[in-house]
Parts: sequence; structure tokens; C-alpha cells
Amino acid sequence: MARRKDGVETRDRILAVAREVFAEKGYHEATVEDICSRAASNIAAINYHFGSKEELYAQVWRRAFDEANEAYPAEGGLGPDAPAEDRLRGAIRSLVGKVADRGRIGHAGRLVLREMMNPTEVIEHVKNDALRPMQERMRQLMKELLGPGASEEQIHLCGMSVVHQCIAIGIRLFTGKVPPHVRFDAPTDQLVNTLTNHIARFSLAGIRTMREDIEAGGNGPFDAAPAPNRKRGSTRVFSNRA
Amino acid sequence: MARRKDGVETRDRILAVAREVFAEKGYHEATVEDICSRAASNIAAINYHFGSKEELYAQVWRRAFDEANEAYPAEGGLGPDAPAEDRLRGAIRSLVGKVADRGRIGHAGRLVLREMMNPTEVIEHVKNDALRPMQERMRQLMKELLGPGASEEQIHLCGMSVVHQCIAIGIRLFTGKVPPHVRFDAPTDQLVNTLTNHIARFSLAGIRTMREDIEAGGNGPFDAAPAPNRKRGSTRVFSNRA
DNA sequence: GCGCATTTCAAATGTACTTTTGAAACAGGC
DNA sequence: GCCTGTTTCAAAAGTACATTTGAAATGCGC
Repeated sequence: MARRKDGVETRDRILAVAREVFAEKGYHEATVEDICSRAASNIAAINYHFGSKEELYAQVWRRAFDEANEAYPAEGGLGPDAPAEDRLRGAIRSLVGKVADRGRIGHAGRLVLREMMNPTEVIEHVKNDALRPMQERMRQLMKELLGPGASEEQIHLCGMSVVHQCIAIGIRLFTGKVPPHVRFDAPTDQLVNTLTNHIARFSLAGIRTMREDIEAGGNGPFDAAPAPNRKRGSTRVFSNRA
Repeated sequence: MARRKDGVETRDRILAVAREVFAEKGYHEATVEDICSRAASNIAAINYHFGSKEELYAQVWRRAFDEANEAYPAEGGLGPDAPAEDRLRGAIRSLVGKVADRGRIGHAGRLVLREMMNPTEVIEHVKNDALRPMQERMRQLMKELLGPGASEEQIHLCGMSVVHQCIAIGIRLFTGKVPPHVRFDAPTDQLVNTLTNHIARFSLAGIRTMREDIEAGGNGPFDAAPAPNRKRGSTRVFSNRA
């Protein structure tokens, strides 16, 4: 068994570069040629070390996901006995970090985003193992924060609001165009803090309002009427279409 | 000039099917073969009528965008003199509709989403014409709603929160997995209403809180400290990384 | 009905990739 | 220093497309 060390070394190099390229371009638009040339290696190396582009992709995913979960554990690593608001904050940080981290951790969230938009089949089980628990945790949190009167629909909508604020940040980062007033080029910690603080504060206010609505009895199905809307006039100003 | 009618008819058929396929799979993963077979037409028809896949894509975009803007005009068609809260609501409906509409209008938003993640160059000017004004309108709205003390960063963050809640809905719709408790299979109007009402109420609460923070003088840079956080204890519970 | 521009089509060509192959470079055991 | 299994490499083969081509259909003006 000769030359073992070298082998494992280029293997890792390819894995690292591949993660970057896949996160940047997605599975389909990434080419093995691109990956290899960036890794200063030969095209055949991928098939030697991984067997196929698909298997390379699968391994990239697994590793990216594990590292991201370690770096930004669900609910910030808090136990289930911590106050719900803190746990929400932790969950937000966990999501934001995975997506907005400037280092290689950030690739994980972007891989997920891409996979959501163009599912590859390759990854089914990884996705299920990783995403479903997260969703369930978020549901539980919302249930707790909204109080006993909340309908499943309300729980779901609030969960969506929180999660979407976090993950859509990834979309920004794809474009490369840095928005002017949030310093997306700030160091990771600072960026993640800014975004986490904002989203948590913003969302908790929304949730609290929702809870007040519910407790005031205005918990009717959201879509039946144009919403309680205690403040100023008609929400019917807007016809659908035109 | 013979057989004009037929020509224009298959042309339109291809255009319609292509929009669907591009929205569903994205530019790259969509194949002209797929499009043609779904349109019950021949592969060569695309190059005859449009010259290339790229040009087909560009035309799909233009049309999708125009139709979507007509169906869901910016700020719900309200003039600049309408109350800011109503205009925000209108802007939300405009975004949500473009993304969540169950008919062909919904394709527009999903094309945008895809384009954000995998820019094609083909579309540069369409994107600039359509997206930039929308962003500027949102910024203006936030500025108004947050009051004179708001920093550019706060304006930007709140705008992000609103927009992201709307557009990320599109990501859900790609996966095909219908979430259980919001009826994504409801008729368009109802779905759009539900989502618009929720996002508007949720976001206005967030914005209002932010405004209160600002007016209370706690307008310092968001990232400097872990946020004012009047309620319960330390936000420093979470170390970054682990 | 005939000529003619327009539209459709099946097959051929061209192109950008992934994967395979077989030989060369390599490191350690003997 | 040579033999052995491991790793790299350049070139070839295979695959999935977009695009081109040239001939066949189609409807309209005459």
C-alpha cells in the first residue's frame, strides 16, 4: 500500500473545491473539468477517487452538512428547558449561520437551497435526516410561542415567516451583488450577529402580535375574511388581478 | 405569406409550454426536446421560430414578466398618496401573487428566483428594468414606515425581511411537497390572500417594534452590541461556532 | 390546379460534457 | 535495485444535448 498519503490528500483537495463549485453553480452547471482544474488535478481523478460526479456530490453534501451542524447546532445548542424565545433565537442563528457564513460552512446552506430548487434524488436521505427534524423543531417552537389557541395554519405561517427570512439570505449571496447597507462583506461573526439579531427581534414582534390576535379571539381562519385588521380601513382596496 | 395563422399558433404554444418548463426546471435543465414534445411539436420548430434556446428564454421572460406585472401591479396599484401601510400590503400582494399564483402567472416569480440563483446574462436588462424599481420602492416604503430616525441599515434589513418572506414561498412550490397546514393547493385568490394577510400583519408588527426601538433612541448600529433586547437575559448565550 | 412563400419534420452535425482506458510516475517492502 | 500495489495523467470513447439541413407538407393568391 504505497503512496497512501498523497492519495488522501488530493482526495480531500477535490472534495473541498467541489463543495465550493457545487455551492456556487449547482450540481448541473458545475463541471468536473472546472473542479479538477481548480484543484490542480486531473479529470480522471474524480472517477478514480469517487467513481462518479454523483457520488462526489453526495460526499460533498454529507461532509458539508456535518460541518455546518457542528458549527451552528440547532437552536444554538440550547436544551429544551431554555426559554422559548432564546431557543428561537438559537434556531435563527443556526439557519442564518449555515447560509451566510463566509467560510466553507456557508456552502452548506446554499447547497440546501439549490437542492430545494433542483432536487437531485441523489440526496434524498440526507435531506430527510437533516431537514425534517429542523422543521419539526420550528413547528414546536411556534406552537409554544403562539400559545395554546393557535391553529395549525397559524403555526405553519409563522414558522414560514421565520425560516424564509433566514434562508432567502442565501439567494442574495448567489448574485454576488453586495447590497449597499448591510455589510455582507463583514466578518462572518459580525454578519451572522447582525442578521440574527434583526430577524429574531423582527419575528418575535410578529409572533407576539399574532398571539395577541389569537388571545383576543380573532383566531378565525386567516383566509376566510381579509384579516381582523384593527388599524385603518379596508383591506379590500386590492382586487385580485389588476 | 401563407399559413400565417398556424405558424403563430404553434409559436404561442411553444412559448407557453416553454415558460412552464423553464419555471419548473430552470434554463439549463430544461431541454428543447422536452419543451417540444410537451408542445406536440418538432425540435427544429424552436430554432425556426426563435433562433435559439436562449432567445426563446428571453421571450418567455419578457412575456411572463409583463403579464405578472399586469396581474399583480406594484403596491397593488395604489397611488403614492395612499397610506404607507396599505401600500406595503399592496407591495406584498404584488410579490406573493407573482410567486404563488397557481396559474401561469406564478411562473414569473419562479423564473426570477431561478435567475437570482443562476444568472444567465441573457436577461440583464429585463432584470434591471423590473427589479431595481421594485427594490427602490420597498426601500422608500420602509423609510416611511420606520420614521426619520432609521438608519440605512435598519431600512435595508426590514426590507429584506419583507421581501424574503414573499419570495421564499416560491422555493416551497418547487419541491412539489405541499406543506400540510397551509393549503397551497387552494385556489389562487384564497392562497394569495392568506399569505398576503399573514405576511403583512407579521411584518407590520416587526416594523412597528423596530420603529419603537428607534424612537426610544436605541438606534445604535445593530451589530455593535447584541441588540437592545429589553426582555429577559443575555443574548450572549450563543457562542459563534459551537 | 399551380406556383410560392411559410411551416413542419426526421435525420445529420456539432458541441460540451462525463466516463473509460491503458500507460506512466511513484513509494515503499524486499 | 527491482517488484508491487497505488495514484496520476493524456487521450479516447460514450452520452446528452442544441443546432443545422434539406426535403416534405401546407395553405394562399392567382
